[in-house]
Amino acid sequence: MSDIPTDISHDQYAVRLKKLQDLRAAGQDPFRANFPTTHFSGDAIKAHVDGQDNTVTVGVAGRLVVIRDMGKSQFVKILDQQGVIQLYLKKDVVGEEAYVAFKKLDLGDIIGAEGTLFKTKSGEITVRVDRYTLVSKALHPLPEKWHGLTDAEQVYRQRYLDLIVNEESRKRLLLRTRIVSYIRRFLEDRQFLEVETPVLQNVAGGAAAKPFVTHHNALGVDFFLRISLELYLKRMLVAGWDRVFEIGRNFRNEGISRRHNPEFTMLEVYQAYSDYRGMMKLIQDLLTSLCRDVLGTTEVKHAPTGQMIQFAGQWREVKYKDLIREATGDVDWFSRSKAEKIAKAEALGLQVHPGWEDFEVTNEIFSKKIEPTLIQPTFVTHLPKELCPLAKITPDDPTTIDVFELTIGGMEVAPAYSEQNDPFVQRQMFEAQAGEEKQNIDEDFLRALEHGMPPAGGMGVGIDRLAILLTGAESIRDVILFPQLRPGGE
RNA sequence: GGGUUGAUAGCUCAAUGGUAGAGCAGCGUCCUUUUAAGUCGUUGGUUCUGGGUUCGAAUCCCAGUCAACCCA
Repeated sequence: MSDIPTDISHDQYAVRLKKLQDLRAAGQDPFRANFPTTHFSGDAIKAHVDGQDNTVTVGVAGRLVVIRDMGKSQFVKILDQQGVIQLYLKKDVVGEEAYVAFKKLDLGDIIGAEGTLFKTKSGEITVRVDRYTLVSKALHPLPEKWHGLTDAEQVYRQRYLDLIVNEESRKRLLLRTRIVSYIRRFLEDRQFLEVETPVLQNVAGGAAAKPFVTHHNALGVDFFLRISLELYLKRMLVAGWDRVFEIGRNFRNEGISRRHNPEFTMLEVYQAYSDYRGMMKLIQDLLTSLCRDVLGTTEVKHAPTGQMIQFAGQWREVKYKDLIREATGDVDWFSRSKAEKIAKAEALGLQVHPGWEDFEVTNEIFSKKIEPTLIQPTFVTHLPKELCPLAKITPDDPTTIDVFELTIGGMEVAPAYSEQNDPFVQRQMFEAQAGEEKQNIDEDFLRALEHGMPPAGGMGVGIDRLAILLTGAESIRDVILFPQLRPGGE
């Protein structure tokens, strides 16, 4: 170290940079182009034959996350996609030169190794290394091994570090990937076709939300980022693709909270000749088998209350109006005047905005007083028609629509409709909702309906919320790899 | 948008208005089956930023940045 002009021993970046330069000076590439492997860590561990040490040869690669230097031998651990595997290096096996070079490696470096599998005294399957290679040098130190990375801001901004050092994050986000993967398989098995529809749209329809605006230079026009998938998937029903789905990103230019990220993932499913009741069966089958497949159980702990959510068995089904009557203790609630409803809502401790319509006052009671109490999977059916302009009117009650909202863990997880396919009714509903803002009506969609859309059941599933439920996460940020934060920070 | 809390070494955290410390990591030793390995020694600070109060500020006050939580 005498050739270093100043003491850099405290500066971990400088120490690592010096090692990197020394490697280059010695003609070695600290960032190799490839490394052939035979196994991931978990598969290698499974490949060991009990009682037959050093008979199976494996090539593994990963990031150094533990180094235990024993003098003339080293126990280290590397991390890959499947987890961690231990390597054991002996000076007299790898040779003097390679052993000395190994001692210069740092936590965080990515290495590849070849060797044979054996079981240590304490029973850990380990690779006895014959040869190893530094594959990629790491210039920054890893966060602390025991506590990991806990600073929420760094966890989100530098998710890659979180995923390296925090096993819980790794498991949780891997589970999300498995959830999405299972949903695809489930739907494809039932002949649903996955399609991709535009993110850039002239009219951002299918939901009530503020869109993001962007600009196309060559066309010289502004586009909206989609706020839902609905209207394009229904065009596909018109096209004759009878079962379609899309798992895609929606964008809503609204607040950020524990439950809301500006971009979030929705599954939307449409099945021609079905209706909202068909969707009930579909979602129940999907979620029950999803739990079995990715969790291995149909009982999931609801993190905020500690209750066990039961995904197996018949789910509760209850009408919206009955829930409201129960919560208000008023069987004649829906014939009360607006003033009476407001008085009652305020008596329940709710803040009511002066400009609200009747149904908005009622829905405030639903979302604040009822929804949070619906922990077990519950189909809330027959919502007031004002809440969604895209569903069929209930035949025996013109004030409600043939829909359900599936609520689990106090969160709306999946709304589903008997989809409106009457272009005249659809236009009326759009116009009633748009009010003065007629330019927000998707005329192209209405024209598609005029060509004839088969009756259909349609459903949206909030993938992020589902992931929150199934992983026991506290925040949507914990199930999104790179949640949106204000630019800046570090 | 409003309120509350927070930001100290690479990481995790201490420090009553009076010399900024510890563990891990790093650096230098010892150690050929370790499990947060152990052992001896040791380096490392714009206390988020900018003002202010004070003999003296990580600590008190003001403004700002970012984050978390609650509310809208």
